[in-house]
Amino acid sequence: MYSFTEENYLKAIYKLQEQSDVSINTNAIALSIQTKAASVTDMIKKLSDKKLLKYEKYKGVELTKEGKRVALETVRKHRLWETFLHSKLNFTWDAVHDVAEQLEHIQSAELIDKLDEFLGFPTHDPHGDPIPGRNGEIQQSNFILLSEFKVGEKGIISGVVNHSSLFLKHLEKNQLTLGRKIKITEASAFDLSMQIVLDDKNTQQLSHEVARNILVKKTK
Amino acid sequence: MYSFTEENYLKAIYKLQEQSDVSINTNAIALSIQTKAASVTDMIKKLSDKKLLKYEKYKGVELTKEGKRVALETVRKHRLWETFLHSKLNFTWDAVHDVAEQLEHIQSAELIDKLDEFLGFPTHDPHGDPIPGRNGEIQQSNFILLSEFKVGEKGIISGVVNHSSLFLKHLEKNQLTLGRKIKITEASAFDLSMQIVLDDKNTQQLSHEVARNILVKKTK
DNA sequence: AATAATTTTTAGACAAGTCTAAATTATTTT
DNA sequence: AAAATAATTTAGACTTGTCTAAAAATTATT
Ligand SMILES: [Mn+2]
Ligand SMILES: [Mn+2]
Ligand SMILES: [Mn+2]
Ligand SMILES: [Mn+2]
Repeated sequence: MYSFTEENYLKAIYKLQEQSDVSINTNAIALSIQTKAASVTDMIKKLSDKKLLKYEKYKGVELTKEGKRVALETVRKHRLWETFLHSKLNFTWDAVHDVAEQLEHIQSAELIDKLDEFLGFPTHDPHGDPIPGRNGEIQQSNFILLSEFKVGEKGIISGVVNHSSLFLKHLEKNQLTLGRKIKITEASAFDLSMQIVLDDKNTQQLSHEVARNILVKKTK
Repeated sequence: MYSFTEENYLKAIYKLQEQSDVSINTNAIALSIQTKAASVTDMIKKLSDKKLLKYEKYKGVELTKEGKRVALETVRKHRLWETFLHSKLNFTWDAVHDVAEQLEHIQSAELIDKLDEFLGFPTHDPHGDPIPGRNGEIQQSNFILLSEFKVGEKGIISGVVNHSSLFLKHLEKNQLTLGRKIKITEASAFDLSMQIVLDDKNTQQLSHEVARNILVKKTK
């Protein structure tokens, strides 16, 4: 249907749009997709011709309904594959993304439906990101940044903001993985670091930099 | 490493070489890969420059060691994916090939090793074809054409010669699937058709056309 | 409002892969 | 051995996607 490259552009634009909500400019796309602004302009024209986005010279772009549909489908495929790699093939959560970047472009509706079923219709990927449904429905999760938590509050680690391999490996090493129960025991007004207890036993000190990249589902 | 297209050419040449053993000519490749002879000549030159095959103008091609290595790796990936699709995702055996044609080009050694392990190191794909090992070792199977069997002989259905969807669906419908026990009860000298018994109960009449496309492992 | 700085687009080129039509080379037939 | 036929290669063009350098438009600064 749509090419490897087209899917990547649409996905990148979708993610930028998700964050900022205004129309997306050329440089932002170039940065996110690791290419040059001139290449982006070229591709944008083609996608506009195909009615996948609305483009006005010098004004940036906005996805059409169909463009958004393709983007969401690609995100769905990406996250389902990440889930497969992690939960079935035992890839670590920092290794799944690169392979999923390739797998997300395999063209087969049957494959994705069957993979979804095989995985038990997961709702979130190994990083806690929601997996869009067949029709692009994406369930809004009420996760809160750990850095927003107050002393005494509790929750379950449910996602990450930073997806870099370096950060994910750091979390893994400190057992700060999805599903872990976490409770804030101290918070420093000076450097915004926190003391936490994991699963009611393991006490740790977290820097603000770490805390502001962890998403937690609040519990009582 | 090597592109989608390069892998496809190498795989196609490998399969032709496997069958005929002489050097492979342009038209045969064009036919097998569904392209034009002129395109084949272009690509052959590139593969020759990269030392993946030996090419003499007007004389055909032969894979080098490295060319064969890449071909076998691609075959390995293809057959492992087919096995995954069939045994884990419940694809029918006539539907796996097309999707595997895409999946075989995913670049990740870790992925293939882990998939292999996840599948329990299978030795044969859903069509009975052997799966090359990590180092390209391919185990020679001693399957015999059903059409060669004599009355009274027994065996286990273990593979197919014809891989077309039409043929595979026909076999499926008649329960002539891999692993089934089969015994020849009659053979017609006139049209070479056979009467067989499946799993000691189901009696069927098979045309020569069907029998000569089924591979059976002989048992006593 | 004019100038400077930044962003975006255009112009022109390149790589991979494919194609048609024409030219070569090899093989078969006479 | 020449002529006819078949196979293969070359020439030149096209598509997708990318890039650099230069031009044009927009935004920020004075
Ligand atoms: Mn990812
Ligand atoms: Mn993810
Ligand atoms: Mn196949
Ligand atoms: Mn197969």
